[in-house]
Amino acid sequence: MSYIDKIFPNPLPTVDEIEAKYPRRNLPDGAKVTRVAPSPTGFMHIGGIYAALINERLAHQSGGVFFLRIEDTDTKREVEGATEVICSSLADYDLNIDEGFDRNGNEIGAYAPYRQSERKTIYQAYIKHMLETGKAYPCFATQEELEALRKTQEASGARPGYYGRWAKYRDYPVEKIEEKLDAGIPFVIRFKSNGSYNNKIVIQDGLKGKINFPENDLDVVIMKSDGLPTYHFAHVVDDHLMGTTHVIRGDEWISSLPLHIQLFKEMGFKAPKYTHIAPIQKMDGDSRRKLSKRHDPEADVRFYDKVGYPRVAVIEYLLNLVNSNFEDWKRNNQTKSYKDFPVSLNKLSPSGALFDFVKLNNISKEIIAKMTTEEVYDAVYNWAEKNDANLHNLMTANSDYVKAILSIERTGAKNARKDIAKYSDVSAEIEYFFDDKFAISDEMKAELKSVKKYVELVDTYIPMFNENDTKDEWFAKMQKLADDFNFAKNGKEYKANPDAFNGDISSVVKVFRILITGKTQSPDLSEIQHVMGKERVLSRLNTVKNI
RNA sequence: GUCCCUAUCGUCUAGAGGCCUAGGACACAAGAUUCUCAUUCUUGCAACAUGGGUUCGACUCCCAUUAGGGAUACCA
Repeated sequence: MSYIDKIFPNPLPTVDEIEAKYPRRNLPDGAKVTRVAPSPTGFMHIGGIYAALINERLAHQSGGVFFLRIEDTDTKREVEGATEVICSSLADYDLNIDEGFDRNGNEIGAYAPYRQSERKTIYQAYIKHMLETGKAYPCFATQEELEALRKTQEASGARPGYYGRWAKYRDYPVEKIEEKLDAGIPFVIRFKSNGSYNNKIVIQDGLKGKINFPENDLDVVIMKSDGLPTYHFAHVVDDHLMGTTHVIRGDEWISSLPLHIQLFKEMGFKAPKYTHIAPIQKMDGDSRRKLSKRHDPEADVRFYDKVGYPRVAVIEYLLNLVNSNFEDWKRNNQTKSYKDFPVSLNKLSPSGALFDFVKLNNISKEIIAKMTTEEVYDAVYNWAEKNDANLHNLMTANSDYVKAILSIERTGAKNARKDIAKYSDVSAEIEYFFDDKFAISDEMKAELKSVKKYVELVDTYIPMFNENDTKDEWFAKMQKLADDFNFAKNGKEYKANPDAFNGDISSVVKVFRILITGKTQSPDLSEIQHVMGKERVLSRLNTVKNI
């Protein structure tokens, strides 16, 4: 019984059997196979959506395949329910996977399993093969030994790491290996690198171009003592078997490239094309840093849902970071879906972008302004159902009224208002239409009283009020009122001769605006009166006596 | 320490040696529009990190410096 059989006492499939089970994909020329491969360690990071978006677009616009693989080889870091969150987040953002797990976590696709923890025998079969071909070996070094090794290396000025002459178990005699194995001493399997640190290699990256590296000479761990592979090994085996043509991932992986390329080569696999993208960052004091899972609520994609950004706004914002010509394209293709925009890898910026909420708001306002009343209503309703019980109840009980409110300066308007960036803004925009929420603050009362003759203005208007007035008819009445009570027609006239007037027309309108809305700023007052109806408007106007 | 990546307006960026008097978008400021706000329109503000090369010519190519970021794990 060889030491290899002691390492893997249970029968494993052969490498050939596995290769036969996962045949090469038969795809048209130019079709890209891409993937998103998150670890289930918590929520879905906005950077994960960003990477997924690039991968998804590239695959689908080329007629290829986009799949999801769950990288759960680190059992210690796994968080329960994280896979479900990943699947539903991808589905929510319309990043449709062809293989992997659907919204409900059902596995789909011919290259299953797509969860690395379930691929253990596959990895082990390849590890076994590597042991047999002398490209890997067991290593019995303990954490303490490794720590000590690093210290000696640092003290002597040597490059730290497990390589070359420092690799104690690299050429360990078979008898001794068997001895340790028999004694039940824990071990890992290391890759036996044939690289030399003095050799320079050049690797082509889809974004950064040619990158020079020293060749990898580290004997990295490919199988941990728990029998599961490390990222490096799993990546190579999986992306080979699953036929990935393009790996687009975060640039924290750049420094592992020499290793990955070497592994592909040593295992006789064709390496995919690599592109390393910069992370989304935020300002922290006066330096930038990557959006952090622990410190930044906006790192979690669910944050955007909670606040009520339309998902397509988030996607379009991200797309804008992916290819900055997206916004020009969008302006010229207003009716098209973002999915018609050709994403190109070489237009990606090599440096990381700061997440800009102001820009997101702008994009979101633009999108919401283009929606019909019915669409806004439904979107807000669905949002409120999960995130704002009060608003949800209000909408349920008064759906027609709320629709009428939402259609102000929207239905039939040349340019719809852009004052809603997120659904959580809506509550404040519609509250004053409801009598139980409506109030005139002391501040507003003072503002109202500052207008001369305010009581007379209101008293004169009340008998003239007609709920069917058009905007022009209503405004003509305001002008008449201004005229009758000696208010200037416009600001200019008033400013030219302030002592001659009681104020200008804006003060006249302000009186009514405050009485009707409780605010000095609101959408078009004539439309508001239409929506509120005669009874409500008159009852509010009549409160002028109590101010 | 070593290796690698990055560097244009406040932000996202365009820029492939002469199209650059450095363009666009967001933001900001001013003005215009039948009232306020939101729109819309017009105008404005504002950048090639520094120092060396190469070249007739450099934002663009090369080198150094500086500053950010990443890697250096039985984490991904």
